[in-house]
Amino acid sequence: MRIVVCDDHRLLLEALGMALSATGHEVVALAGHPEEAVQAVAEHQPDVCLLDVNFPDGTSVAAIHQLREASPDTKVVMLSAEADHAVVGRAIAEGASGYVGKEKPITEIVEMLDRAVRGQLAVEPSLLQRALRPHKSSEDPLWALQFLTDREWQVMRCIMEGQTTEEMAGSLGVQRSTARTHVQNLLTKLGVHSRLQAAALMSAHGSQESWPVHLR
Amino acid sequence: MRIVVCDDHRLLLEALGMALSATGHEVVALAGHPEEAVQAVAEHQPDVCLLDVNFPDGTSVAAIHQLREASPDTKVVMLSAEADHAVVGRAIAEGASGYVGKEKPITEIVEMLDRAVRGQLAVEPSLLQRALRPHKSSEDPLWALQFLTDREWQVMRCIMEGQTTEEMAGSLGVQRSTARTHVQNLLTKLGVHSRLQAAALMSAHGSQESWPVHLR
DNA sequence: CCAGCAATAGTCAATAGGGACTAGCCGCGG
DNA sequence: CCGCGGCTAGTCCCTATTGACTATTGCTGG
Repeated sequence: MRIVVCDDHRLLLEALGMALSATGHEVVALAGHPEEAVQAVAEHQPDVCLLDVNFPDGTSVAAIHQLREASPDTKVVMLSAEADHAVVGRAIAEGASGYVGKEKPITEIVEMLDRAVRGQLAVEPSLLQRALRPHKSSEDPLWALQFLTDREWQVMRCIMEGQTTEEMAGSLGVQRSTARTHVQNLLTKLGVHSRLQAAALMSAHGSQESWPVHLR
Repeated sequence: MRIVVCDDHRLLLEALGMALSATGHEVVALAGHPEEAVQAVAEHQPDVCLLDVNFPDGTSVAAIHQLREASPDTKVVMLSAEADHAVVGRAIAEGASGYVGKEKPITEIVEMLDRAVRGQLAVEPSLLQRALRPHKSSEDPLWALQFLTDREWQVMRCIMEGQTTEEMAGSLGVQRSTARTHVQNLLTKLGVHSRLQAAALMSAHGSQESWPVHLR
């Protein structure tokens, strides 16, 4: 297997390189950032790219697209510190072939990479199950996040910063009544009854991955 | 150097073991949990213990104490994914000898371990500076967190969950007016003007480490 | 070109939240 | 035994927030 590895922790990156080489695979490039990974994948057309999901701003999920564009035959396997089923679903939806936790021994990671290269979905069954469940019950408040408009995401940011309606109006450059309307729509879409609950929702379940890529 | 390494990501743990061995040091034990680390340190009395700060509930910081009890001559170096100066300060205060980021190359990590063993403080100067600054300026809103009472921390939890005054009164088993008073005192102590700001403060700066140990 | 949606702005009524107080009760240290 | 601090509870007054609306503008896909 020819592999490109991408992780922002250099230590882990080097370690993965060593460990994968030790199992008889060819690590063709190490990338410290998704952009580097895209370049490396475009250049080397590897069998698989192991990509850390832990980049800020949801960059990682966005990178999947670019990687698949750069080399359609390269499978993308996400590497994550936590088993976050919301992210799993999103990653798979975006075109990733697998998702493996950092807490797994190296042997299992290799096995997952192997499965991905063979065209199988490399996700733990239990995790996959949880990732698919919410799609059926559209009652999940997080599902609603998808339907927020750009403006509403900006409003969400203001809410998370604890701004009042006035401050929000100021930073968005609109009348307070407009800010109010956006807040109102936001609350309605999320199915909550106060900005505090919206903030709680985001800080509890909303990892960086929940945020749209183009809005920081 | 005789080393014990502790991290909950087995991958990183194994990788660290390999990398440190490759640099000519003796890794006497790998631990997946602070408890294991304490045991291993007690048994092997190593020169240094490399400990991930990323354990939930502030377990890591608490573990420093136990490690130093188990083997007073063993230096403890924290390993972290983020450069969080609040945690640095806390870790050093609890008896750690160093703090190094996972994004550093392995060579630098080894160097830091070496410094720690030689009795020096192994922290990046820039990080150390930021870690020490807040102690002087008591204007830091986070400083105020220290002075919250247990009840107020419970109230804080309710706020973070987006509860209204009524709900809060219900879950605390008191009158709404009492809950109100607690909220009021909380806001005053933190120097903010709304619960939303209090929540923002916590979710922005308040890592798990900010939370008192005995309250989860 | 029209329908639909996002963004803008506004109104009215009702409720929740915040500021500034007072006050009783209880345990703990001096 | 007294005072202090924390937990409890309450009041008055004002502002902020919310719910439920309507309405205009501008862009976009069919």
